[in-house]
Parts: sequence; C-alpha cells; structure tokens
Amino acid sequence: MNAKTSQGKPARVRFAPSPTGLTHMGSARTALYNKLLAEQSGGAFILRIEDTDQKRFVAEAEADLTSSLRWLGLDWDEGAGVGGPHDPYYQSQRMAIYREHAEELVGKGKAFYCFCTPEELAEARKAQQAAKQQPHYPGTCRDLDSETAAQRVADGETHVIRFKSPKEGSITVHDRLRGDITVENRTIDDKILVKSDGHALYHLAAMVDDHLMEITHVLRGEEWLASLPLHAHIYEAFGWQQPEWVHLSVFLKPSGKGKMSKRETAEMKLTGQSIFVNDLKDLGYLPEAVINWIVLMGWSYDDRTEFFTMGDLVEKFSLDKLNPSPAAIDFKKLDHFNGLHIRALDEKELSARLLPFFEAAEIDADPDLVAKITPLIQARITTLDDAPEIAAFFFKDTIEVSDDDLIGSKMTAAESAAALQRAFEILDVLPAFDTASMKAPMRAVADELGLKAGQLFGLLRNVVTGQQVSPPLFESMEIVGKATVMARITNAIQRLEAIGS
RNA sequence: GCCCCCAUCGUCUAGGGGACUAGGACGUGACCCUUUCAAGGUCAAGACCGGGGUUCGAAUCCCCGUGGGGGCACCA
Repeated sequence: MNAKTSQGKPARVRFAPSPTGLTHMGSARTALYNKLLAEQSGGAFILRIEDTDQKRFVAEAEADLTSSLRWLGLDWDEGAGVGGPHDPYYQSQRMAIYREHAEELVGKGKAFYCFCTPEELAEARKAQQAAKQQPHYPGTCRDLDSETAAQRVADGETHVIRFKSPKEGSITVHDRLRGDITVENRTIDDKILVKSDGHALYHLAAMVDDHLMEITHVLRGEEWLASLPLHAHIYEAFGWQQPEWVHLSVFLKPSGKGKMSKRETAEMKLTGQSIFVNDLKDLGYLPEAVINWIVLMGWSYDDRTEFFTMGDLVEKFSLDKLNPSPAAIDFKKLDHFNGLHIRALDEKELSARLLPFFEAAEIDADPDLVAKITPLIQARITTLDDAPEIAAFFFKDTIEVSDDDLIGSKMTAAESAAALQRAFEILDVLPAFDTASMKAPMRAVADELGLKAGQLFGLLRNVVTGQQVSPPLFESMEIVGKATVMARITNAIQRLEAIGS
C-alpha cells in the first residue's frame, strides 16, 4: 500500500510554498532536502506555487521566494518560471483540473456537494465547542440524495464539495521518519475539497498535483502530519499509489519554547538576526553557510563531520539520518559556519563578495584595494558585513584619533612623541616600505626605547589606523602606503607636542 | 476539550541491547601561539525527563506518567 520508492531510483520531488509571506529558513530547509534528494538520484526538483487562496496572496512573496532559492543555489528543474511537462505550476491556473477530480470523487460516492452556509457551520461549531466536542462538520449534506444535490448544483446554488471521509474503522499511514501512524477514522473530518468560489483547497489540490506530477517523495513540514490520514484517504479514494511521506520537524525559537511568532520575528531583526533568507543575505551571511547551518537542523551525517558544501551534501544526504524532534534555532552556530565558509573561500572570490558590502556601507571601495586587504581580514570577519568596519581606515583620507589614543600604553605624551619620531626616522630611510623590511627595524626601535613591542606597535596602530583593533600593523601600513603613513605619524607628533606644551 | 508527534550536555546532534568511564560541534572557562583583534592548537566543565517492566544486560525495546511541539478553517 505504501509507495516504496527504492533508493537510487530518480526522485521527483517538489517544494510547494504558498505566496503569503517572506521565505524563511524553515522553508529553505524543506526546499534543500528536496533538492538534495532530486540531485543525488538524478531526479527532478519541482517548484509549484500553491496560490489557491487569493485572500492571503502577497504580491512580493514570489519574487522573494525565487531570489531566496536562487541565492541559496536551490534552482529548480521544473516549475514556476521555468515550465516543464506538467505546466502550469501555479495552482490558481489549475482550477479546472481540481474541479474535474472533485467531480470524479462525487461520482464515485467518495465526495459530496454541501450547501451549508458558513454561518450555519459557525453555529454548529460553537455548539460543539460548548459541548466540549472536537469541532467537526455536522454531516448535514453528507447523505443528501445525489440526484437532487446534483440538480441544485446545476441550478446554480452556492455549494462546496466535501470529502466523504470513512466513519468506521481506522487507517494506518507510514511516515518515513516516524513509522506507522494509526488513527481512528471517526476523528477525520469531512474536509472541503473545493470552495464555493471554485478554488480547490490544499487537501485536494496538493494530492492531485503530486499524483499528476508523479511526485515520488513528499517532504513537508510537521504541521501536515495531522492531516496525513485524510490525505491517505484521498489517495485511496482515487485509487492512486501514495508517495513516500516524510514529515520534517519544525524549527523552534532560540529559547526552544515554541515556534517563532510574527512579533518575535520582527523583534529579532532589531538585534541583527533574522529567519528570512534574504535578510540573512543582507546581513552578510554566505549561502554556503546558511545551507550548512540549516541542513544540520534535523539531519546529521555521522558523529563528527559538520562542514559540508553543497557537493558534499548531494553525495552524503540521506533520509535515513533525518531526526524527528524539533530543533531550536542557534544563530551562534550560523556565525560559526559563516566564519568557516569565509575562510574556505579563495581570496579572489571573497574579495568579490565583499564589494557590495563596502558599497552598502557607503565606502567607495576600489576593487584592487579590496583584493589587497582581503587576505588580511579573511580570518577576522564572521560576516561579510564586518569588513567595512574593520577595514574602514584603508579607504579614508583622514582618520580620527582621540587624544588618549595618541599616547601609548604606560607611556607619557613626551615618550609617545619621541617613540613616533624615532619610528618615523627609521621608516623614512627603509629601502622598501613593506612588511618584510619594516618588521626587524621596528622591533629594534622598541628595544632601543626600552618599550615592549606591543607598546610601540599599539601606538603606531592607533596613529596609523585610528583603530585599536585592526588587521596586522605592518601589512596594513604597507597597503596604506608610505606617504599616508608618514603624514599620519607627523600629524600625531605635532598634536602630541601641542598637548605637552 | 479532542487527535497526532517528539524527548541524550544551555543549543545542534552521534547512539538503533553489551564496543558507553555516553562521542562530536556551537557556546562557556583556562592555557598556548601572538604587535591588537581574530584565526589556529591543547585542555576543562557540561546530558541519557521520571517510574515501572522485558532481558544475564537498556540511552537503546514495551507501558504509564510528565514535559515540549503540532493540528482540529470555504489558510497553507
């Protein structure tokens, strides 16, 4: 009864979001697992847009979705925007198909026309709740004479089509992650298949499309688990073979207490964190890191390997290693993976990815200069967005140094001025203004003045970069260039002398 | 209220009867390296929700409890 798609056979899988909001990491993970399954089996990854609810439609949602997916590298083989053998891939354009299938069920006695009004149903629901019963369809039209019902429909009476769910016995469905799940049929409601506006509901549309599109594995969120028995009944009513069902665990908020709420999602942005894919991109996270992060929430490879590229995952991903328990979001771990992947990038690539972030920080960054500083900051940034801050002084004509920073650690103003003076003299006569030429002579200066290297270098760092934290001093000075470095030192000496007098 | 799912360090997880003095990672602390900050290296603290079974033996299997999560729309 359960569709047993053997490993190795090409998997046709789909990611089927509804365009009602921005794409978040939960959706991204579902899409990722689908993509991996398709990719590793030589199958197809399909993007289907479930836009049957025009009331909840959000115009920007689809563009946000496709840009998120593409940025993550989760391109689809068939579906919205790219077409394919089962066009169209927008459910709003498949109304006739659903209607036809719903009628087929009515004809088989597996579904029925229902003329109850929303008001009547609301009232019934209220009464049921008052009686502490599970809200359910009262069954008013379930056993209407089929010919008269058909006549009322033909006469244009407003109606919906409901699934005639079996009331006796039980059903056992198999989930790849959770095993067999058995429920009593009486707990399954007569769900609406086609609304009075003619649009199908998820329960019908998704089942029909998954069958027609020859989907082999349905990977979806755990929130669908409760309706799995209903879906299995619908498959059976049509006489179709079920796909392999895989219900993925949900993501919990960082505290581990419940799902992210709308309000919490908004508050999170204030702290520089977000669950939305495009926000993560703007925050300076690498798609490689985001992928690595989310793939491990609910899946693992072994007891030690955690660094994965998309290529690794296509090779190593397996449904067997999925974990059914909910996972709390940990942004610290995202930072960790981002650092790992930043360091794994080659310099040219990193440099290119850094450019937009300098631009966003309103720094007019010359690509050649960025290329030069990239190796200096590669191990020092955790997000791309950190770069403009740590490297700002490379791009400024003037830097700001406070009076306090003009004076070296455990030194007086006069000592600081003298140290800078001596450093200036040595630097000025160097055969080449580069790291290799500077290092030894500058250490000698420190010795000569009875200073620790850290004291002298720290002072120079303040004076030359305007920062207490910076990339390595001499490498930085080499890039800033002799003229600017010497000017900054001279300026500092002058200010120190003014302070002293 | 009813139905379903889940349960190992703070967090993500390995573990599928003996290899467990329960492994890895993030985070935390210490140390090393070191011109700052990172990165890197070493070490440390830190968990099997509770109770019953089954078994020679249980983190692993079963039951109950508890806790957490999801669902019960003419939303998806």
